[in-house]
Amino acid sequence: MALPRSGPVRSEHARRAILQATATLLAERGYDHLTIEGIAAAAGVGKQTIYRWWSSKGDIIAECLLEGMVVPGRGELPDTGDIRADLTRWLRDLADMLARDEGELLLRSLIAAAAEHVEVGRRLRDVLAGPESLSGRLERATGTVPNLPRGAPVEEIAEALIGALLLRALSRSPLQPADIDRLLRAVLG
Amino acid sequence: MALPRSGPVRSEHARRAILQATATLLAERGYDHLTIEGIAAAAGVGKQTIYRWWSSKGDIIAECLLEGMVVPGRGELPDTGDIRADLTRWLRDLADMLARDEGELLLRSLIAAAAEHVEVGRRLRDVLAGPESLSGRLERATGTVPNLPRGAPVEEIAEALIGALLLRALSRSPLQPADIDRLLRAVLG
Amino acid sequence: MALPRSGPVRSEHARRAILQATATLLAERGYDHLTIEGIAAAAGVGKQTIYRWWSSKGDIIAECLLEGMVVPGRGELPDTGDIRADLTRWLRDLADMLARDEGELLLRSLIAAAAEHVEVGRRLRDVLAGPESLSGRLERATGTVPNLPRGAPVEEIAEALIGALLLRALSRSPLQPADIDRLLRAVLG
Amino acid sequence: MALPRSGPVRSEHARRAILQATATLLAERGYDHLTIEGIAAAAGVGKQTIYRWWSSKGDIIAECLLEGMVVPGRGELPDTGDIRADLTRWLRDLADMLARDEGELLLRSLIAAAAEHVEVGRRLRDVLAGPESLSGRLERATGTVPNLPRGAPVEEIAEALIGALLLRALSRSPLQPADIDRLLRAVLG
DNA sequence: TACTAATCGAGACGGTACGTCATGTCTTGGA
DNA sequence: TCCAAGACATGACGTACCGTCTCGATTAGTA
Repeated sequence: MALPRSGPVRSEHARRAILQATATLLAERGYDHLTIEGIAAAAGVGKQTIYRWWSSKGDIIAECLLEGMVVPGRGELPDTGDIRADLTRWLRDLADMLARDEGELLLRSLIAAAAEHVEVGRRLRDVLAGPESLSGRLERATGTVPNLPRGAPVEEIAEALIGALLLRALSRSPLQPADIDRLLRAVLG
Repeated sequence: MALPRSGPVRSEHARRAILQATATLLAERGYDHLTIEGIAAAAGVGKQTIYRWWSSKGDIIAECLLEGMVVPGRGELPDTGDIRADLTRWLRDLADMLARDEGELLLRSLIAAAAEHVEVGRRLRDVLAGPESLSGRLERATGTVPNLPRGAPVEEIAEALIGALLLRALSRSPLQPADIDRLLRAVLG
Repeated sequence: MALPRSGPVRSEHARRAILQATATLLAERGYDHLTIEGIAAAAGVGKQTIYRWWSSKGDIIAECLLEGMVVPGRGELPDTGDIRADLTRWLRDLADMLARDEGELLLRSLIAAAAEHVEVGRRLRDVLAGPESLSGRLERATGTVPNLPRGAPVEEIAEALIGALLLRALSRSPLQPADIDRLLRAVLG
Repeated sequence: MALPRSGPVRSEHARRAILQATATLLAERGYDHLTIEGIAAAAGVGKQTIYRWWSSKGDIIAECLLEGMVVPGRGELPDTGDIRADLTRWLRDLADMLARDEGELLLRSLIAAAAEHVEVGRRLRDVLAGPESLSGRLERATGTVPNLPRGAPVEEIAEALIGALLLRALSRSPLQPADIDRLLRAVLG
């Protein structure tokens, strides 16, 4: 497998190396220690190659989010028909991930990036609470349980759940299983 | 018997100038453009005077939060007895504030600071959702409405509301009056 | 005429601007008021460009000496065949230069730099008393006058003359014409 | 032994501690690493006590020179009647001292101080080459040897000898015994 | 005897400069 | 035309000292 060096067309190899390095460094060092020079060095790439295609750190992170390179839990929301049980399991898995390794650091890094960069904010919301994820699952569940009738404000329910998660990450109070139960009681009655 | 402490004493004037400059610059320029040198210059103070008493930008911001110098909405949560009406009004006022001036920039700056600095995170949660603010108001309202019985998970309800607000700030989707109604329907039934 | 900007090779334009600024500031402000930041500002250059190529103020001054940018009297030692007359004229010119303008400040600055930096010390001695300057002229004169026979310790004679000059600069007692005559009598009999 | 603490009269204890600390630090760390704060700390003294009585580092060093606290060789110039032998021995002792320990660092520190501070310059010259030291000894020897007749320029001879010594210290070329012989040949014929 | 006034150790203050790190722009030479 | 490499001007970092300024304690001389 040849390693492409340069030429008149954009190097996909360089692009992926940059995104991969960004995702790795973001999880390992945190957003405030993430530097363009560090990304370039880790990716084995010249700085100019980064600036040619992206305009800022946030821009790269936004693309990482699009490619699903930073949030591992994407799309794993189960669908057994029992919406409360599914949400319980999903939130517990998320909480476990945050409690382990660099999970919380990564989430806080994404929040910091979102706070500075528009597109990261939008995509972070979409990935975590958007129609292809949480709010879509909720929409499909409307009408199956008393507390989630047709026409329920699924977008806001999703935002409330994810927002509570973020707030817990910011205040460094990990969600315990009992907290998750109470949280679901709060938004699903 | 008091032990005599020799040497000059800390300048309260310098301390307040630094906190004030930090609060002002944070709202005006945002967290990522907030620099220690900028604070020192705006406060008319030497850098060393800052480093002598605080260890980082986050440390100063945390003290600003303690002193109530950055969050304008503190304590204004009304209490008319009608919890839903009170929350509606309070959230509308907050949303108005965010929509105006540098409100959203300030909130995103606080989120960025919280993402990097432990103490900012804790205090931001306390100021916005804590027992002396939102969750306390909710606790007092338990039992007065069907959807908020005694023993309701008020902490989680508060976190869900505030979390949704933060997520909207991050995704730059200002809360409209209709959104607020739906959000309250989501958490209060 | 194009002004060279930057690139992957060292900028000769920046190098010369730095040396020139150093020589100028050294003569104008003195060694103790010479700062890297001042040099950078006067040369229109970033500090890092200085630190990339030199390790200290002394290092830059040593290079200035190599390029002949600080000691104006270099190589002007006359050679009429009459060594005593030549030395008298040369020393008088030097003394005049020191008495004028910033001459003495410059010499004291070079001494201060030499006292701290090895290479400046060596090069200062070479420029003032070395074989390509004073001691060389003396060597060529051996055998032409009774008091300077072949095998005379020309190196030490040169060092004694220049050393006396430095000591006078340090004690702020400018060499008068009569002093020069006595000094030459001391070392040439 | 009572340690005097404070009162309305100047503390001789503090004065001597400051001079001693200055002399010690000058020999140990060199002039450029000598700081007022370092002196105060080493002397166990407040900064203001230094600034109350001296105006600068050079001022303290000048007083150290007056008190004979830095130049150990003072007054040891022997007088056996044989001026050349006496000078040879004296210069060899000086050269030995410079070669040992921090001797050269101390001399270069004094030169650096002299280059910046008028009074240090004057006193350094007096201590090393002045009438109470070298030039006085030379004056008394006039008429005893053919090469040092009455009326010989003893001041200039002394300056030439000491100047050569300083220049060697600056160029880090220690005087060897053979160098000393040649130097004496240069100035005494 | 008490008071006054100068001095002491200590150290906070507004600053300047340090040497380092990262920014975003530019240029080189190779593919 | 793109790439890796890296020099450039800029600007912020956190540290070390500068010289000035209190602070409370100490103590010699005056009241």
